[in-house]
Amino acid sequence: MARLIDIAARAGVSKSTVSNVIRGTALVAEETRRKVERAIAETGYRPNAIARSLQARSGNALGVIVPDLTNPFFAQLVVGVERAAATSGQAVLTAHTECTPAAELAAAYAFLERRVDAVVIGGLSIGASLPGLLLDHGMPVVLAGLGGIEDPRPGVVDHDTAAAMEAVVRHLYGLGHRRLGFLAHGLREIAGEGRRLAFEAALARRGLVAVASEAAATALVAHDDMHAIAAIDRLERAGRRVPEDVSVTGYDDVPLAAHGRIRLTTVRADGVEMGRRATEMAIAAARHGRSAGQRESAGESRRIILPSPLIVRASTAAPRRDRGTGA
Amino acid sequence: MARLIDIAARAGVSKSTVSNVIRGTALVAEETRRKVERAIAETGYRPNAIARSLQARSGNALGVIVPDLTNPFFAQLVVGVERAAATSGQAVLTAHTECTPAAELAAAYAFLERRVDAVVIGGLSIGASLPGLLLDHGMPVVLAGLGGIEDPRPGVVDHDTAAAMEAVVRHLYGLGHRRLGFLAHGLREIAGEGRRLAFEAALARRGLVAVASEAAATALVAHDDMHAIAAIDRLERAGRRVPEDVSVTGYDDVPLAAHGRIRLTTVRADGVEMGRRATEMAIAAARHGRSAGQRESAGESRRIILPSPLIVRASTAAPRRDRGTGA
DNA sequence: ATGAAAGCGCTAACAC
DNA sequence: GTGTTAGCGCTTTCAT
Repeated sequence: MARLIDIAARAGVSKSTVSNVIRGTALVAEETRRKVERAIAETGYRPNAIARSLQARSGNALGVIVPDLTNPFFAQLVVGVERAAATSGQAVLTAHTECTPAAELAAAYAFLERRVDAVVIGGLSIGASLPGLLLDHGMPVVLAGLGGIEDPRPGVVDHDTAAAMEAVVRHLYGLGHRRLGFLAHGLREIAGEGRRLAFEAALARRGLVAVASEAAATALVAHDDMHAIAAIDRLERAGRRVPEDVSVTGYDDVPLAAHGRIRLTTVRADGVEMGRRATEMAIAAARHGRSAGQRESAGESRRIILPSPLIVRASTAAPRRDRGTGA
Repeated sequence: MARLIDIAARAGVSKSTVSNVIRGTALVAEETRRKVERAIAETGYRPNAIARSLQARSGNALGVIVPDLTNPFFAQLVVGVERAAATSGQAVLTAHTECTPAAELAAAYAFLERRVDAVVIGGLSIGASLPGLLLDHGMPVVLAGLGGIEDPRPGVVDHDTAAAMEAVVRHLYGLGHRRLGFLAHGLREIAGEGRRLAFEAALARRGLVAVASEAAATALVAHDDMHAIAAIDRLERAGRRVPEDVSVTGYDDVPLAAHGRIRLTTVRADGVEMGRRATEMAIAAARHGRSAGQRESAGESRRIILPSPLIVRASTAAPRRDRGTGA
């Protein structure tokens, strides 16, 4: 592909002049500009963003880490990230890790090496060291929706998980459920752990403890909607009706949760919005990092808590009289 | 972040030597190597991929364009792309365009400027000029699952849409349906158009023509599963049962289609596999492009046709006797 | 086995 | 207004 210098030669001017017309930064004589623009049009020239990035010492890109793109919640998160990134001309590098530490590490190093300006993390394996690793390298990090990380440095966009789980448990308890279980999730994901803890705390406040066996529970609280929806299928194939025999709740309120054949009671989490806010925060941190010292900027700890209302639909109901009501 | 030259100074050697140990390319004395490795470990040095890319004249990345990440089929496609890309150390830049020409163009230019090695296109607006634009710049392009493009240059990974739609229509026709409609989709997407055409051709073979009004149809053939699933909801809210009153079919066989409460009759399309194959093809084309002339490589036209079996579930049934059976 | 120097395609000072 | 020059952080000959 043509280079800046080719355009310069073609238009009979210097590199700087071409650079000036491209970036519209300095005054260029009308005549000159036209010659340059013609040369650009004729060659289909496109500036080399890599060279620009090298000079600017910035990849002009954002990294985003999600456990599973296939989960609509994370897909929405990425959509939000992309929209916000597009607004500031940043590219988005996606990595989905399935919560495996190896994939997480690989993603972190790839992002570091490509000098992304910041990384948005949408999900992590339990006990992951990723944020620390990134932060230690001076990379701004924003955590989107994954709750309790001990490190105070990353930015955070999240819900009040405790309040959300309290609402879920209150709803179920009010319906008469006393045997509640948490739905184990395949990926050992940090957000799920946080929700489990919040769930157990809400139970404890009522003198209850989570039932371990799915079969014994009259209500199942899932880590997220996709697991809840899968659980409904599994339960019903095993002959237990939802909500007649078991109540099931989710978390995220993915579009499908509102489907007439699913009607899932869940906690609403606006993935697109979370992605957008997290990205704005990340970009701000990156910008700040460039003006101030890297380390300091990474330390700027901001937190945004988004609303997470309980949406009651038809996957929850009072337990059957012959079981479950007994404590 | 530390640079190569900092490591060199720290280890008391030259840049080349550091470069050699990092890439393991030349023989380095054990002693020297150890000093360098220590310096790298102490500083947490990570080579600057941007500088490398500039030198290599390759972004070492792939671009992927999808209309909607939120649609599980496209999410799976991207997962497939990422897996294959990770295998060869390529990063992936995602752009989701919602089939708007403006977003498509923006993505194309971003990819061009960032010098990605190739681009995988998973969906396009009807009549999009994108592949041509990219190809004309010498960029290898692979089309994944979007059927008929007139341009012979891009690589193609697709199904036999005609055969798939013929199977769908045969199934419905065999059940007794004579009034079949195609489900209009929001995004004016090229793959959807292809399917519509194939659907109409299959109808024509039976002397039938698509019914325009959703209300008049006894069977609705949707462009993809997500639209089919949404249609089931819409129909049932309007009081028409699926499949008792209307049959509905999808396309893609997203995981949800097999859910016990959905049980969608559909055409299977393995998104992950399509993404993987398309990416391998794209990487091969890029490699070839680097050794041979760009233009020529882009012209290497390969085609892979993946199987697309009809999966019959419970969203289709014979039409009710009081209507629909009449031609 | 190691080093010096040129150059990838751009931007940014600074001359003119 | 426009041109010259010196990097950005690497890799890559080519010497030594």
